[in-house]
Amino acid sequence: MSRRGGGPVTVLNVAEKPSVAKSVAGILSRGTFRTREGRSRYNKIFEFDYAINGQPCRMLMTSVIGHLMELEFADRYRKWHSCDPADLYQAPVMKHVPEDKKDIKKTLEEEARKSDWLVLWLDCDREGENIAFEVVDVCRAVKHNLFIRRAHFSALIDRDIHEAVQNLRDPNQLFAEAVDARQEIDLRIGASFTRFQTMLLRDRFAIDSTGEERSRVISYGPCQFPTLGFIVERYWEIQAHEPEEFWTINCSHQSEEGLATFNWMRGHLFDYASAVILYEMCVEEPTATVMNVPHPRERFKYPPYPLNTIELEKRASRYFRLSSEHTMKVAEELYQAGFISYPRTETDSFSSRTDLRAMVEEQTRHPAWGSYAQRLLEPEGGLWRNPANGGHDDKAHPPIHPTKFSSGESNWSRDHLNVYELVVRHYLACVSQPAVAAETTVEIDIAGERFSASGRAILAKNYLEVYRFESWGGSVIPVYEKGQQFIPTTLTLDAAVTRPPPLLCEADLLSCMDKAGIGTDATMHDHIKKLLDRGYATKDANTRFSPTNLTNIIPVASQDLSLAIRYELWKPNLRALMEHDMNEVSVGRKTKAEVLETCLQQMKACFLDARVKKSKLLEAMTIFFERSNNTDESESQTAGEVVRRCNLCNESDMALRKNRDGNFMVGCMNYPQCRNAVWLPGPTLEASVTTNVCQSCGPGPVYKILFKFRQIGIPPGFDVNHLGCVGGCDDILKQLIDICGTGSRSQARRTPGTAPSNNIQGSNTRQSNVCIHCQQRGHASTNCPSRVPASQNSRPTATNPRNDESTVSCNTCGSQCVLRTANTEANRGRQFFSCPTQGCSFFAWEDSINNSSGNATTGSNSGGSGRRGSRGRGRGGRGGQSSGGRRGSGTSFVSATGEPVSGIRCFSCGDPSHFANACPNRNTSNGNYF
DNA sequence: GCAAGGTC
Repeated sequence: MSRRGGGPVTVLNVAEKPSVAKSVAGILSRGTFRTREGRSRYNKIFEFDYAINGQPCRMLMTSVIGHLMELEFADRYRKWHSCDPADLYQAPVMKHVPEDKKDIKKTLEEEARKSDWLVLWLDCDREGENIAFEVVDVCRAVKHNLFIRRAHFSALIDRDIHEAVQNLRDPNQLFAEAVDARQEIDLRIGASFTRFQTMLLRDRFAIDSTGEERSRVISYGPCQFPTLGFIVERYWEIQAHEPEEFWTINCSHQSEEGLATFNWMRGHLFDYASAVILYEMCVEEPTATVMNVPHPRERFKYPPYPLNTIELEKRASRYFRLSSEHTMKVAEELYQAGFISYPRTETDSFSSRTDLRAMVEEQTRHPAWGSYAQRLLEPEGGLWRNPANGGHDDKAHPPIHPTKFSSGESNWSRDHLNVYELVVRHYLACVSQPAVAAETTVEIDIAGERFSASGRAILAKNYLEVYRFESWGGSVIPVYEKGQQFIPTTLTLDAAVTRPPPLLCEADLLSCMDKAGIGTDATMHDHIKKLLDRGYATKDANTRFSPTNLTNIIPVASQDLSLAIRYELWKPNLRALMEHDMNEVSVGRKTKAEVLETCLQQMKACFLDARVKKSKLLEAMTIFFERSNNTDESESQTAGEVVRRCNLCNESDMALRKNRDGNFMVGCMNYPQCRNAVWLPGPTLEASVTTNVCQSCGPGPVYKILFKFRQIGIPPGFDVNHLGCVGGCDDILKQLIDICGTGSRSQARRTPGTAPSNNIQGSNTRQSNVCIHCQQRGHASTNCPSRVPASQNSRPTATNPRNDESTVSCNTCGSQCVLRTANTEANRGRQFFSCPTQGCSFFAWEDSINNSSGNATTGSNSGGSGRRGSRGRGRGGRGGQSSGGRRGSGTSFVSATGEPVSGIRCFSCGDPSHFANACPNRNTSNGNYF
């Protein structure tokens, strides 16, 4: 650094925010700076003397407030009707200083004029680098020969700041250009889509330009839309959920020492037949034998990592039901008043140079947590533990922590008290020992089935004493000894149904955004708020988000539009791709111009395609407006064209319909009482019912449907026009459904290629709900009037014929499957293999092995004598088919003598090509096989 | 009037 003349040089220092300017000035001047006002009332100017590399300097330190400039279209393109929105992909853009930042600009200009050097103290991230160049532009415009340097610091502490000022470098142009690219892309695609969608809506629906609708903007943004996408996807998942029954065996034992509740180590089974067989064997031989009583094991529950912004928002939402936006507002006020540290930080680890104990010392006066803080500081207490490192560091700010003691200020609201308490208790928890417990797990065996019960004794609460937001329950179970036997107090076979996941709560949404890189810690809450403000989503009292009707149409429309051209505007990939490109620019692998050109070209193509297909969007909007204007919010389905009499309820007709996603189905008009439906091939573009009656299907007339398929969606060899029948006779429809799938959401979730069916009606219904006992609909299997509850069955008189000598090994988990004998009324004496491994639900009838007739697993209850077929669930069963057909190459079982065993087929659906654990019908949402 | 990113 060269000396300019003989005397001291004047150095203008600029920080990203007033607080940093003050801190840096304080550190460099050792607290001796003078303060004077600037043009902006928030941005003071601090003056002091300092020597940089031996050069005496008269230091002027001031600040901006984040970005000084905004990107905007040239005047001619600024009005909404001034141009075609497609022009916004080439329209000139420029940076300008908005009105509310003009006074800061003036300060910079005035101070730059009298300075020789400009030292940039912006935050050390890409945005900071970009702001640095905004400052440079303003200052250079009035003083072209300024000597410009950049200070790099990672924390506002003496050593870092002094080191930074003695090791000044050049600002990083590439970092700034990466942000320029991001800004330009965001502006162009956001403005073009928003103007297009909003104006389309206005023109088509003639919205009153003076009413409330005038302010309605149907915006699109690369952060707000993916955020909305998370909400909509979860909503769809819930809508598509079809409850499925499952069964579990529960056992309890009450003794003088207390109650132990044992859990079935298989978890639960989705197949009633196997559950009831295993249950009845337990009832038959109910003596429980204690197999294993390991010594109590020490368990720890660790305190959370130091608090960063996203965690603060998530926890305040969970603990106090505060919105992330309100949490940040309150945190900002606490920060401004000096009670907590800077609230916008990614960092979740403390620097080794932080004086952690001083912060605890401050809190010892507090009436609620003061005594805990005091104990933390006592070395003999052993409560102290250095905080864990969460692995994130934004190099600019420490984790959020208390900076000033307060037992509550008079102007604080309940929310201020809560957020401050959370910050303090979280900090105290971070520097505390984990909670400790002793856990014991007892394992018992009843008739070959394993059950376990756990007890937990809390040995030391440690951090949980102060962190009242978390708990760790203790439970006591009686003491058991290995080999001890007892008769359970209760032994029940209980049914339950799968439930859909809950709507996303605010903490879930923040996690989704964080994981997908949508927004930054400082902006996530803004995106969420925008969705609520724009009427795309609503939030209930439990902070759970639902899409509004308006929301439902936009992503759907966008999805339909974008699928055709492979851009999914509402999915998070777009942001991830942009983020990747920004990284490429910031390391110099791509130029800003290159990234802009490629990205904008693609986005413009997407936009033009969307415009061509605007009928799709209008159609979706029509549905929305019709719904909005309809006071009856129920899903009253408009009558469609009748195809046939419903062959399930026999009470209503089935009509051709198009759902809100644009997919076709033939559904019972008695919905939701009757859920019979046939989903039509996914690529169906148009469908209409003809007067042509199918000659082979019935009962009653089944009218044929005239289909028009999307050429691009069907395989070669199929015609786009097809006169088809949904009664079950139409092989072309079956093949198209097999290959292309249907528009059913639940079907769409399946693994591609795993939903074959030979019967369009059979596997394509909304929810079969067929009772597995009597094969009738209308009641659950557990309430079948033809059944005597399993526990009330008369006890079989036969002794247990289990034969543990004969085994096969399961190639799924490698365990020896035990050959056992059923005691149930329907299957008495019949042998089966079951895998004893927890989590492996393998089950196979012995007579299905080496038995190519295959009728053992297909529900042939008409046999009547001896070993009857199992009560298969009938889902895609392949009764009577030879097992020698399709067979997976990995399906090898060996008998106890090492001989290969053939003929095993899936217990769930009877297909010999796979085992039950690979059955396409299995429910994977809860990690279980069936 | 539109985006997302800073921050008082």
